[in-house]
Amino acid sequence: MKSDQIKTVALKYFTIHGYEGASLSQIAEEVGMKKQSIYAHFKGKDDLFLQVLHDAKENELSATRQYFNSLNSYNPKEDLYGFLRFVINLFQKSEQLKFWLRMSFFPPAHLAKEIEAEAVDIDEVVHELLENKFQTWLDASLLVGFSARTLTLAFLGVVDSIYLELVYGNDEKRLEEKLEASWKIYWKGISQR
Amino acid sequence: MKSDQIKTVALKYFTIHGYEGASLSQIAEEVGMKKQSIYAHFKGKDDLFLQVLHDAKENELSATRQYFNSLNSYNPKEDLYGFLRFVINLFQKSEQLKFWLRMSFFPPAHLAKEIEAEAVDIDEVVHELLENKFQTWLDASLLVGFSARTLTLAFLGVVDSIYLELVYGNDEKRLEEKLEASWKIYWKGISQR
DNA sequence: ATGTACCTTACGACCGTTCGTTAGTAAGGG
DNA sequence: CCCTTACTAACGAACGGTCGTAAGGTACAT
Repeated sequence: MKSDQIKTVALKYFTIHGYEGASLSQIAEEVGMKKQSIYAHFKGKDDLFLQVLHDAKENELSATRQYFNSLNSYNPKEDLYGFLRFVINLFQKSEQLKFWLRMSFFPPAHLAKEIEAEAVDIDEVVHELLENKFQTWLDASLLVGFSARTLTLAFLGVVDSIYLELVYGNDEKRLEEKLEASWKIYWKGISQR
Repeated sequence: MKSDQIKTVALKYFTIHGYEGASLSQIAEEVGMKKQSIYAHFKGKDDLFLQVLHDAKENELSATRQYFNSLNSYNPKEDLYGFLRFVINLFQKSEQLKFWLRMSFFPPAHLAKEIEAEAVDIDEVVHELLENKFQTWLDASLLVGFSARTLTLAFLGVVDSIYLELVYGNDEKRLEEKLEASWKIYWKGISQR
């Protein structure tokens, strides 16, 4: 499908150069067509962008849901650490997560409303999935001492720091070291009684 | 000074719209001049950008150094939490930190090298200031159980998560809640023996 | 005091280029 | 026959940047 090919290349350019810096002619050239031909597949730059955005969101959401479905529910240490590994893997496997992060943090002004709506949506889903997991662990007394909400928010903080390191992302060794440090102290903080 | 005024407005536009999305004519209009007049103060867009970048870096560096100089050295809990508060305050007081974060994570491609050099510089300074502090606390047995490096990296992770929340930044209440959760668990993790 | 030279700052006009977008048209498949 | 896809051609608008020029201030010699 040509339109998928266009979206793939567009994702790359939006990710590297941002919305304003990505030009249709460059995208078209990499696909192997003239920029006017893009208009046979999309209404315009905004339409292309929003479709790329929507796809990225859908993929991230379904991948996240899939990870949570694969958990055994009774090993918080393994499942939480696994989620961090899952995030890193997801980021490195496709450009969609990096695109997503760029656009949700620094959206093009005239599309900020639409982007924020999608961002809030995905945010709430992940938060809920995590908090429910924490609650089951609390109910089973596998964790104690903090509310499910506090555990979730702090864990999302660890995820955020991984995101930043990935986006910054030239130094694989640094990422590993930072992940291990954050995780070690987070786990010690929540596992001790 | 007119050139300072230009830099202030430019900082705002670079922060909101990115390098490519910020136009000299818009900046000039807000300053109250024509875009050609900007060339009486700067060699071009790149020059203006790099000067704004340099100023932002200098200010952030000196503010950070100032904070560390004000510490009493023997109250890790207060000093560390104070640093998180300091970061939040710094972010909200000026646009420079947000500008800095945007440009170090998503630099314009043709200036990536220069930006990265400055970013690495500031990064190393902050890291060193923090790790030295942790080492003095370890030497005084105010903390135990982790290396200064691990403590530093994990704490920088907490700072990162604050950065993200600030950049994302529409929800003050969420920021507070997340800060408290991350801090509570981080402190528990490093203070317990 | 006055004229002269120079520098800074600003502006109108305009450069070439690229932007996103539209119109018209031809080829090909169902 | 129509619908999709791709093309050439061209559009107005905006981009960053360069000209020449003019106003204002300062410095200095006359």
